[in-house]
Amino acid sequence: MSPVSGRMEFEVHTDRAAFARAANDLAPRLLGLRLVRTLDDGTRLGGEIVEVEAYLGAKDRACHTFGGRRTPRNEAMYGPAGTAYVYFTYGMHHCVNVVCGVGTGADGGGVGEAVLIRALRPVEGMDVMRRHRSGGRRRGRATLAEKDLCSGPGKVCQALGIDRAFNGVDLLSSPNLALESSSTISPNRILRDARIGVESAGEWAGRRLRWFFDDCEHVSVRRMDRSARIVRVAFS
DNA sequence: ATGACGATTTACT
DNA sequence: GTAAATCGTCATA
Repeated sequence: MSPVSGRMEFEVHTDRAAFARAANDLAPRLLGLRLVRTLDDGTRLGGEIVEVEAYLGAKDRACHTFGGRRTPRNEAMYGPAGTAYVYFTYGMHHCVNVVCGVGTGADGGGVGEAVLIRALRPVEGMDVMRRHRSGGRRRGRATLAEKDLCSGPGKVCQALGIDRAFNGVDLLSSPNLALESSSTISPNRILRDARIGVESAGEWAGRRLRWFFDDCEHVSVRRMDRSARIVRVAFS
């Protein structure tokens, strides 16, 4: 799987071995895949992944499993590749990750690595997602722009209705939350720079472990600084 | 038991 | 740009 080849290599959504990679290896491969939440009534909510961050486990000071920490909260990070890790933060927001790591297949022990889904280009169920993002109200506030629906990790979970009930679910077999290959991937250059919100992680704060589509209005932060640069051209 | 701290978002100056 | 909102988690005692 060359990181520069065509879109077929991105059909990793049902192949667990394809997720058993280091987080910094898997992260850019998730760009362009579709994250889909299916409600009980069959309604599909989701969009194309346009921004991700890699969290590299015990050695990574910004990672919840830094130093090998293993607590009830981060237990899902030690699950098999393809597990969802959903956590609650700042007293009000949820964030969703894809657990990964070399050797973390169905029978492999977890290593505490994951990829954070930071933003989506909304594609399905936009009316419902907009309602979720507006506090359940249909009116009473200006209509949210499409670019404000999923342009951040907390927004993604609020729009798709992802909360701690999804922590630990298997993204490769769950009927409610899945990663799917998209047939409508937009051609985009991929930029890479430092992760967001990890300033206190010392030297790990500056590591360029965030990948996102260039010139995409659905990304949370278009560009942090001039260090962001093109790492490859996708789907062209 | 207590307190400091968030892998954030929003509103406001 | 800055600040408030808001609470579960975890290290410390």
